[in-house]
Amino acid sequence: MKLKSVDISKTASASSIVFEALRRAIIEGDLTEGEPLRQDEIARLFNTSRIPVREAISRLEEHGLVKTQRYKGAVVSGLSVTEAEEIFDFRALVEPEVIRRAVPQMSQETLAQARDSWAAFSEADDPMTWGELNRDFHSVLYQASGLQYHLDIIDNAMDRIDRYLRAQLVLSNGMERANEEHMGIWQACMDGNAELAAERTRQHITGARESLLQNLSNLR
Amino acid sequence: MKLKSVDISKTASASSIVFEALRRAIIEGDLTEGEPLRQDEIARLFNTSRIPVREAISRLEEHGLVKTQRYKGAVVSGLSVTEAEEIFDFRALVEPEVIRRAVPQMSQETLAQARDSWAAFSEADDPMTWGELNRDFHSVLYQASGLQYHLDIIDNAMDRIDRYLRAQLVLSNGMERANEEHMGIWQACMDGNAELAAERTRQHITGARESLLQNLSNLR
DNA sequence: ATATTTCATATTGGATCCAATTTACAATAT
DNA sequence: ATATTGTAAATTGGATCCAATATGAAATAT
Repeated sequence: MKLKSVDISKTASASSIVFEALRRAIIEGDLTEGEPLRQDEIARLFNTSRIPVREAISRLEEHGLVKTQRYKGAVVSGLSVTEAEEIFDFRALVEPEVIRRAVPQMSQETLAQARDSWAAFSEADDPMTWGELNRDFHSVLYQASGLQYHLDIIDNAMDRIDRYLRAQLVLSNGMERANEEHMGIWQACMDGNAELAAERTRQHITGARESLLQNLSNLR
Repeated sequence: MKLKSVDISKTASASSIVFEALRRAIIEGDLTEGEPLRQDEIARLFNTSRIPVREAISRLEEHGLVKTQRYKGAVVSGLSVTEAEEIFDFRALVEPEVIRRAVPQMSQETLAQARDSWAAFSEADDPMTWGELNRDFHSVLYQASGLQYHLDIIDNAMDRIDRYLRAQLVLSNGMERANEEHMGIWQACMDGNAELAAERTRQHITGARESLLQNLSNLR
């Protein structure tokens, strides 16, 4: 007898579903800085009890996406200018190294996938898919490195600044510049020039840093 | 009327207490790789119910210290050789940069504190306080940078390899070498030579990396 | 009017109970 | 003997209930 195997373990637990939903809502800006997360309300929204909600919230806290106070509950955490700067510095340190080590291992498929994300990105109009495709582009390239720990940590850093990045790239028309820079990075990868890809990635990040800080100081 | 203010919020929640206790137990090696964490058993140990235990476990999972499978429970996660290598690579990338930025901000007190940890370290005999003082030494120096995000991430990386580092530094008599290297790092900080401190930190880490990998391949 | 106190409500943290699933083992068949 | 099936115990995930604390508004005092 032969039967197609179906992965039944995909049926995620309630707490994971709530966790992912809240995570998305926060990084996409649907839940904004300071917004309180009422366990009861969220539980009702997901047709579940407060137990999985609390588990989700405690995991979000480990990710740095919410802050909780005993008996007071959780609020979506924001970023001070200093904290934002620091995360950009961190990315500017780690991501170039990751892509440097990824370049020698990039397959044709990796490069094709990245180009697809980049192409879709350059044509996207709304900031939401824009942000997603931007992340996809970099992520696909980084993944070739096989450095899972680094990838996880980069994801975490991105989770924290995603909102600000996107909001800010709508204001200043950084779309074109980001687009050009993506092309440059992709080309360097295509040429197998790891050092150049790293340097361009570094500039891509420090450029975004400066532009974000500019906007932040204008706003406040 | 004047009254001394006492911070009553320090009375931590049960889940935090369980989390910290389990975290310590794992990084200190009391709970070894693959060891299953039975919610009921842990709950009894801490005179509490399974709810806070589950919260603690889910937080530990975010930290990468345990792995859980639905309906099967959590086990202490180990490190493959590849993963250990990667974490050392990560540290060798991040920590030199942090100390480089910390040096210009180090106060007399910071340096004194670090020297105390180092002195105590060089005289410690049991591996447990050894590990703690080693971490203290580096941590005190890094903290002068004020880079909280970097510090948190370094802590997480240390949590994951702490066990292996310690176990391994008992075997090979790396104590003396670590001691010398600590002296070198401290001296560079004292001299305000940020680049040298960074370079010595990098060598300190890559040295530990090589020595650990040596031992791992000997063992298996 | 302002400040303080009281008290009801809302909210969180934790305990207990129930359902879903796994695991271990005995019973059965080949 | 080995493999398969059935079943009870163990274990986890989630729901409901209770206790501790915070919040906010009314009542009282200055």
